[in-house]
Amino acid sequence: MPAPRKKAAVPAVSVPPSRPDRLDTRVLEALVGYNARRAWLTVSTVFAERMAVYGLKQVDFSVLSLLAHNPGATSRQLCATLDILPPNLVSLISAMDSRGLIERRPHPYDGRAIGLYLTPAGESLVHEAERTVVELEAEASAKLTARERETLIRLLQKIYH
Amino acid sequence: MPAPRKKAAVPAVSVPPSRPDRLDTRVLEALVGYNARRAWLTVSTVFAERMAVYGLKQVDFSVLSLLAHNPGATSRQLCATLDILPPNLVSLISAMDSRGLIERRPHPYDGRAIGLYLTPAGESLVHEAERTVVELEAEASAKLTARERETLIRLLQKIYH
DNA sequence: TATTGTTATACTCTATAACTATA
DNA sequence: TATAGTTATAGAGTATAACAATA
Repeated sequence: MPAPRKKAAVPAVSVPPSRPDRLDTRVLEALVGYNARRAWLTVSTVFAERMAVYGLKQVDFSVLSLLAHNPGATSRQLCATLDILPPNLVSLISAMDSRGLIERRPHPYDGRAIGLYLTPAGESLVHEAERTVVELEAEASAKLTARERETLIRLLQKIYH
Repeated sequence: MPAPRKKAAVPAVSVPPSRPDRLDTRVLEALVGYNARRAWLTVSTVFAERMAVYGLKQVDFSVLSLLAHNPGATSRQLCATLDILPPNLVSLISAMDSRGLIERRPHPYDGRAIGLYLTPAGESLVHEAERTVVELEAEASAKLTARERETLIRLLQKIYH
């Protein structure tokens, strides 16, 4: 807390007379959900700008990065891991296939499944993209020390793990 | 970090043979953006369930809570504070007006602006909703100590402030 | 000329139902 | 019967352009 100002007996007065552009957000800012969303929004804005160069959206990057470290993963696995629904992954995968970033190979022993693999072009792109993401993350969390950043990530994971 | 396992020389082997439902997400989980989004998603799911009782979405709650502590705030101020675009607030405000939760009064000295105020019904609803949100937040962050929760919020704010 | 609130509209994201082919 | 991938489609969320009234 920046200054335990005794709650200032919240003025029963209306806002208009002074009308500062800053509203009292103390209640919302006491919520994990609100703060997590705002922080994500900030980071994701920078993310979107930097990734536009590669023609990648956030979910595209997630998929490519997962495939880089999990070659042969299936759509179903990607959906389960990233918490997205199968129908919404189809066009995404199909587009990256058309771009020559990934390729689909029939699964060795399950005729229904399709293994997804990065092409050399995909490998190369994801390698550059991952480097940019690391840079961008460092900028976005520039106000945090390395130790604070680790703590932040650890605590966030405690929420959703 | 749970165990600095020397990166295990990431198996160049494909996934299919074993095919565990858990993919290697270490790269993504090292990113603030990814973790903030996942954590928010978790909290917001619980939030949506609990707030459905009151017929409120997250943004509705934010607006009502802001009006509770900033009576007479204008649409423009709500938009600036919550980072939403004016056209997208219109139907939202209008719906809450129809529900009798808020009322619009002409601004005392700016004929363009409209001051927004909670009705008694709105006050009552937001009071109950805020109590439920506090409960829900406690549940969602049950794996954190009170001190960790404070730290988490403080660090998230450092990202977006 | 700039700002508040508004309409209309488009685009993206997310969700549901139903189909096919394999298991 | 259940699962992987797919199609079509609906709904929610977010974005831009343009306008009237007021400053």
